[in-house]
Amino acid sequence: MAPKLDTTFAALADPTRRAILAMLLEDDMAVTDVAEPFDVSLAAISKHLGVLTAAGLITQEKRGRVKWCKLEPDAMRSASVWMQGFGQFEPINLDAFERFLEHELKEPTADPTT
Amino acid sequence: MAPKLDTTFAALADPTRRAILAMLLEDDMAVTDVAEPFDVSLAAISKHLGVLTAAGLITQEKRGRVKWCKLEPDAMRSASVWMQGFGQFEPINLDAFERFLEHELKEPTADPTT
DNA sequence: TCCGTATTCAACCATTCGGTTGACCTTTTA
DNA sequence: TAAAAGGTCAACCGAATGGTTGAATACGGA
Repeated sequence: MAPKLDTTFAALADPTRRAILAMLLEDDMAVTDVAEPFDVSLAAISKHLGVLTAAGLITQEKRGRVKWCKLEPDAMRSASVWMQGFGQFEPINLDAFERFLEHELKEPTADPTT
Repeated sequence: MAPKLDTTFAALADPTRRAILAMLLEDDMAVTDVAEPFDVSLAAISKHLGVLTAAGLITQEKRGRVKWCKLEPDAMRSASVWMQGFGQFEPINLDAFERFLEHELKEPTADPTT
């Protein structure tokens, strides 16, 4: 089922959930591992994952006692297409991203915490 | 000011507000005319327009006693870019895009472009 | 079998959200 | 100048949201 725009945008409106999606860009993760970097309870993260699942942005598969979370980027497609209708936003080569790159080149990341 | 992803996505999560944006794609409109096709009070629409303005998705200019609403599609750019990052995984850009995400994660409220 | 790990559930709480109504301000028009 | 039109404001309401805590469920391993 194609997720409704309502659900998709609402799911993406929360910074914690966007951060989770970004993490899942790296690799599939177990719920506990998803929760680790955040300063909220595991139950709270579990709820966020429920929202993301309801929006179709991730899927969860239980293997043993561990539930694995997998990114489903296709769920963003309809929302992305909707936005594209308001202007030609080139995928990567955009202002915001370019400004970031520029900014990053000027100030190379010397972040010991990474 | 560059709109926060939080605000942008939250603004887009409401069907009435998305419909308003779609209407404004045609032409600039007065508040009363924006409200006309909807089955809610004028005050409710006024609030929606406030949310859209706060998100930078529209601007409002008062001429005489009429307040004109104008679409500002550029406000969708950063959100669009963010989503596009999940859609196309070009190896060249992926690395930089992930740092972009990191950057947004670290400074959720701060505006680096200001 | 008993324990620990992984995760959700249930109840609760404060805040936000989308909506209403009625009063109010401003500008145009009769 | 009085009335009407265009919008916003303030107070209120019910539902949804994001968070908490503690109990409950489901496996895996010793």
